[in-house]
Amino acid sequence: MATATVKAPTRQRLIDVAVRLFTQHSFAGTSLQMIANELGITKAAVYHYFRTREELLLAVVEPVLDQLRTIVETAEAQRTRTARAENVLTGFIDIAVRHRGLIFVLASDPGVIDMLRAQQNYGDLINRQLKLLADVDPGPAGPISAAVVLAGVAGAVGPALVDVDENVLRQQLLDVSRRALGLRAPRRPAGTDAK
Amino acid sequence: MATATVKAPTRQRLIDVAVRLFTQHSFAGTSLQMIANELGITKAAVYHYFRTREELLLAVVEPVLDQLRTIVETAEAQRTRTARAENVLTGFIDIAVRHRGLIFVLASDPGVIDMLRAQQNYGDLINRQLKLLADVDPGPAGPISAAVVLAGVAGAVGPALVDVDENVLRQQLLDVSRRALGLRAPRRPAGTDAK
Amino acid sequence: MATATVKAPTRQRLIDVAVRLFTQHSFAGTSLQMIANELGITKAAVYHYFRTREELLLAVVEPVLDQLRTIVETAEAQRTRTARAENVLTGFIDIAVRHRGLIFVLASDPGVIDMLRAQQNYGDLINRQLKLLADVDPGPAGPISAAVVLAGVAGAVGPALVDVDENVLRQQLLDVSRRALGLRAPRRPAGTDAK
Amino acid sequence: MATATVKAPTRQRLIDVAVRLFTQHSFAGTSLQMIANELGITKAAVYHYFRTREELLLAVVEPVLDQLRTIVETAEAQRTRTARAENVLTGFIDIAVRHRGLIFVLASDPGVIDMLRAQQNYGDLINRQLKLLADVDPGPAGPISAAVVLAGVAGAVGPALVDVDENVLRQQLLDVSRRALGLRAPRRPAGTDAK
DNA sequence: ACACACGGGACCCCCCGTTGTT
DNA sequence: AACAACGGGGGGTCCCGTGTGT
Repeated sequence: MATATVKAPTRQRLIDVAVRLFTQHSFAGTSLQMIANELGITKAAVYHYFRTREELLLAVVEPVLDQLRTIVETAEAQRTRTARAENVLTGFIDIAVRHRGLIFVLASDPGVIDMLRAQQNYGDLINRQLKLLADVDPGPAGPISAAVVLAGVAGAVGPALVDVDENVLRQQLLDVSRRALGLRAPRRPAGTDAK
Repeated sequence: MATATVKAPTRQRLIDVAVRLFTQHSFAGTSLQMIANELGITKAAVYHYFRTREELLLAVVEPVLDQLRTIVETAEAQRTRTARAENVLTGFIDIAVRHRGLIFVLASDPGVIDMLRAQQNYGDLINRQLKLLADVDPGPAGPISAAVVLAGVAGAVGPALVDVDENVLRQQLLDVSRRALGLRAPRRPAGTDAK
Repeated sequence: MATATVKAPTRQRLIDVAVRLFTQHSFAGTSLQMIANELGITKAAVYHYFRTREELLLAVVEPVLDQLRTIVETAEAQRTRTARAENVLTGFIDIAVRHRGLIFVLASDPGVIDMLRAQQNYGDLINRQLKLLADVDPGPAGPISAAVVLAGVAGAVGPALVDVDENVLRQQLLDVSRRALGLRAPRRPAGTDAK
Repeated sequence: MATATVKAPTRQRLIDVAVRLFTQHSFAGTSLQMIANELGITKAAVYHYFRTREELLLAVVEPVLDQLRTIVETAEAQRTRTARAENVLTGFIDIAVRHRGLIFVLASDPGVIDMLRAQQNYGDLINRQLKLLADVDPGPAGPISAAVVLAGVAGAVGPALVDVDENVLRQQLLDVSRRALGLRAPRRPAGTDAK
């Protein structure tokens, strides 16, 4: 899947390298200079597109956050607890696999989380997501299992397993997560019967 | 319950606030000035105890890394795959619960990981730990489940669930992890014999 | 009553907002970006009219400086000392009242003064003006009274007294200045019977 | 009056050069680099004493503002209008003559005024001072004369008349100001021997 | 066992000015 | 007549580390 960096518009290229560098060095550890260097432009050119570091971060995370919001809302509309949990789980894993570095950063970088909590209703979104997963098991086990699954998925798509195939990863993440949450696999075998 | 900040030796207080600030702001986002301010001393005083920023980080992580190394070595000496996995799992969760903020940082902060990879054989240690967990399930599922469990535990002891009781947390983490890995609970109820 | 910003030519609107912003933030504290923003255009559009920041400043001050030069020259042609002083005084106050913000800047902003001294013979003009006023009282009192009057008038038309009517202001400034300089009011009541 | 820069503490030397440079280039036009260069130190050393530009500015103006406040309060306690006016006038002129550059900046630099209005009750102080002078002449003339006198004194102690002797300047400023305000010189020659 | 003073350097923001396009 | 894109550079802030003095 050659990411065709041939001639994407500069703004998008900025977002792409930003994600990569945030993943490699954390948000606080990534300077605009590093980002500019990666593209062979100057800091001033970056400033032309994003007037603050925060603005760049928001541009980076907004699309993914929007997808996540949609998933959570769709899931909340389901009728049974297990259906709701299945919905967020598959949706979240799908996003995580498609935006591997970004989800890792979103879930674990304190600098990012702080900034998002201030600007967006990020904390609220995460809590709703957690609740949907936690509800499959009432009692103390619920929230903890949910936290483990979310953090686990986010961590597993990080730099550690970069060379695992996307489809394999998606299927396996689904399996572990279901086991962890005590969810039975749905009747229709979901098709993606990876090897 | 602040662990007796009444009159601990300054060196230890430095390490403690360092962990807290690393958790809150990531390593790259925490300056020596912030640490010094938190204790009401000057930066120069910090330099009296640690000759460089890196040295402070090492002092912070070394005890935990030593414990982790011991656990991994003990586990590797076990005879069956499940015994080995059970061993690392219980040991790691115990450490994670007792050093909540620190494990979170150790597992997810790229700045910390980079520095440790350079100075210590950190990567090797993590890989051995992962392998012990991954071996319970041959095939592609093994490594992925192991990564999810480790990242999940590390994430769950982070800032999200600060107000969960330590013992409850430990037991629940064990349960989810076993389910995720497909480990049956051992005959002897494992008895939470934390020190 | 905003002087018909309805559809003045852009060039003039640029000059107007420039004066206002120079008054509010000083010359050094006013960027082309601020000026462009105020008009809802881009910086590049400003450069369409003025090739440099300095050129904009000159365009702003030139008309007023020309008027001032004319007044000084006219005054210098008068026969008596008091006539010369009366002439500059009324002329200067008239300009000051009609270009309130600008005179304030011209008289007190070091950045502006520096630039004008380099490009125009600004210092010379001011000195001639001062001399005409100073000559009414030989001895050390002359130059000092003249300086006080000029600075006083320039300061009084600044942001402090924005809401005073133009005609009242003109008349009162004339009165204080005459008292300060020890000038008797001329026989012909000068006409400007304010309000 | 050789200002004995031989070996004053760095902090005070910083304040002194700051005043001088603010006078020469306006506040917005003076960079910390310029200040540091003047003392042969680095910007970082300046930061050691003043963590923001604003902090430096406040340290510069605070002593003078305190003196001015004392004068205004003392004047307000007088019984007759003319006594009150005489009091502020002599007090203000004394401060102006002793801190020539600074008073010029305080009275005319918009950048400074903005910052002080935000942090201190600067506007209030100036208004009280103006009122004390304005009250000697009811009607529209009062406030305008007061504004002219204050701005005039502040402008006259600026860079224009640097080479006038301090005592001469003080006496002449008093004279012009009294004439401008219509104040008769007090019976006791006022003895300008301010400590 | 600390504080004071300072240097060197990096980072973010932002400014002035140029070029190319519409 | 106006904008989009960008370079070169400077300003303010702040960081890491050192030296010196108690």
